Amino acid sequence: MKPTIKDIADKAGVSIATVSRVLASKGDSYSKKTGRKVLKIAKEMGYRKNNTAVELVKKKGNVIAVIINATPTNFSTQIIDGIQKQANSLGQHVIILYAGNRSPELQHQAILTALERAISGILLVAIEPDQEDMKLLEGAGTPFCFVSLYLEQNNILAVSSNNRDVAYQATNYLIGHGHKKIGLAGIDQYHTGSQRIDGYRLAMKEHQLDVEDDWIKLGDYSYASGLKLLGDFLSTRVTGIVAASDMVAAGLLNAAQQKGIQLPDQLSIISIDGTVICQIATPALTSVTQDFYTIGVESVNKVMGKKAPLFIPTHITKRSSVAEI
Amino acid sequence: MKPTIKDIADKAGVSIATVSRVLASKGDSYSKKTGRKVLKIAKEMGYRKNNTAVELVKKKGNVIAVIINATPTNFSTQIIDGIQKQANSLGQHVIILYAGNRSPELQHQAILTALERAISGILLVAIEPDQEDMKLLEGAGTPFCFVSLYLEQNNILAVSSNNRDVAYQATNYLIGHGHKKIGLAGIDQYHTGSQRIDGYRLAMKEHQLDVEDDWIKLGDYSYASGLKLLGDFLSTRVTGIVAASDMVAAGLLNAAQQKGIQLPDQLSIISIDGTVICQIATPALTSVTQDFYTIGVESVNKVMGKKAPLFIPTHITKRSSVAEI
DNA sequence: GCACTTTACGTAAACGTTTACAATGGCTAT
DNA sequence: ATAGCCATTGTAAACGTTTACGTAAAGTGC
Repeated sequence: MKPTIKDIADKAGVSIATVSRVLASKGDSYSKKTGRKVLKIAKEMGYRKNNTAVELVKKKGNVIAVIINATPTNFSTQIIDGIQKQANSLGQHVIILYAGNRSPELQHQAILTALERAISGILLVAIEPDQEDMKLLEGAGTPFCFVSLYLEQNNILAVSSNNRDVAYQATNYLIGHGHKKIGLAGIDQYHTGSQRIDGYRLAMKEHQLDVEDDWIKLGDYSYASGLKLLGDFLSTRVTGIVAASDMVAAGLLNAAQQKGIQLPDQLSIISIDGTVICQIATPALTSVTQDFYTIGVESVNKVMGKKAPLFIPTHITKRSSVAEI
Repeated sequence: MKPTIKDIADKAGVSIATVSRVLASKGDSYSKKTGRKVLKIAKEMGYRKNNTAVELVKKKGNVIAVIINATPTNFSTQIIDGIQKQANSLGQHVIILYAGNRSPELQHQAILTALERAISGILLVAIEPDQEDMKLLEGAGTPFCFVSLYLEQNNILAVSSNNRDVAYQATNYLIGHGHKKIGLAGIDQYHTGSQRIDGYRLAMKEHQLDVEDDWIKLGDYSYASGLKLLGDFLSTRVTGIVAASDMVAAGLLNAAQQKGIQLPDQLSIISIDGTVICQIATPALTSVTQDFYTIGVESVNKVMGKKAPLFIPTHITKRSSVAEI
């Protein structure tokens, strides 16, 4: 049996209250002598705090729950890195609940699991909530914050890149390189996707460029998506494509090369994300680069009630996948 | 205030024991009528079980803790996918504790966090334990299992690919294509690394090929590692390299291309892992492909006390990065 | 040496469940 | 009618902590 504070108390000849005080380092509420004795015995017995009991009585954990989708892109690592660092410096632990592959059911499950324990906040990374999820979250009284995704409601916490702006920047970059027929590939049909469509359309409109319906192709941000979508663009005569993620861009690129299309001369691609994938691909992918680490850091701040921005700035990283026309 | 079973009991005019029995669906220990009434009221009040309390009394959670390193390779997603699926089917939840970037301190922290709550098992994904970690784990009485890494002690649970065999296969593949001067790039200096060195040396020895010391280069499985290591190989005249991970392979490959070295004609690379990175790279990387999903599934089985193999089979996926000499 | 404050510690309640055991009442078999 | 049994429900202890409150002893100022 694992030792409890009661065991320590018995051995030390003090009450459990004193042991508790010592172990919680409650400043000056016990004598140095008692402190030393208790600490020594605790160590001898290999005592380890039972956090379950602590949480039960405190009704507040020191744990931030992060719910992530297994998005087929690889930026989550950076976000979690930021979350972890900042959580640590605020004395919080991090647990990650995995919501499967955009499965609404597993997603719901994950939120329930989070709510079923004493938690200081919930971070939803790239999670599109459905009606039921929202009801659950709002009814629970636990702070929650969307990460790398935002709804258009300002009473709901979120930290993300500005999707409208990201797509606007990407599209403008292509326009600046002389492209007039520009596609948008791989976005989803929910918030992020439609925000990016807005930015894309805005850039096109500002330059009096028409947008044809089949220049916008939905997908799921995955490599497979990109691979598939290139074929769909063949008939459209676009000269440049804004890819919804590095993975989509890589898919487009490789499919193009298989078809003998020269990159970037016959087709330019600009990617959104800017992870290491951009360097691995050949030619290296020019990207709108998101600062995922900072997104992670600020999301912790926000969910813990500190001041934090909604939008984290992005920038364009020039590589070799966009040609001047 | 969140409603508790006591609130439900009051409203329903029954005792908390009955409510508990109904909510836990304890078969036939209550009447259908009471069951319906309690369930209805619970729903009305938006009751949600407090798992903290449950765990405290049961002293056993239904949670598997997964500790992962932010390995700069991307296979963890697949492992976790497998873990998640199998855990689900065994009625277990999964929480993931992030051990930072091979930081011994954070790693220790993560193990402590896991042990501080009632948990059914600990899965350590690609974690190299140090002395202290092992003492902690062994002393805790909680089952634990290494995943995608194994020590050479058969009383310690693990599920992994056979590293010796993986390196042996990879090396043999290059030898089979006529290579005689073969490097090994990016392995670590711990268990996995030395197991792979063994396999590599064995294959070379079986074909009466000498191994020069500077054909083996240590690294950390990252893209940056690969990028850097290519330079170190320049003076060695190896014609083929076994890369310790897809990321290392991608780094080697891109560095080579920057130096104007033709792949695969002037340099062949075979990668270990076989994730999507192999397809993204150009030329596509031939790999020893690991079955990460199954590794995840079986690690859950093992840590839950079911029968499960130590080694999960691998296979070679032929792509375009190895040339015949 | 008195009143008062401070220090150090103990007592016991509380957190929200589960569950062993007891109690009740109705039913069955004789 | 009686004993016995079963189904259903209640009572209360237990899980391992924290903490409000109380109290005894020691210290302080006069």
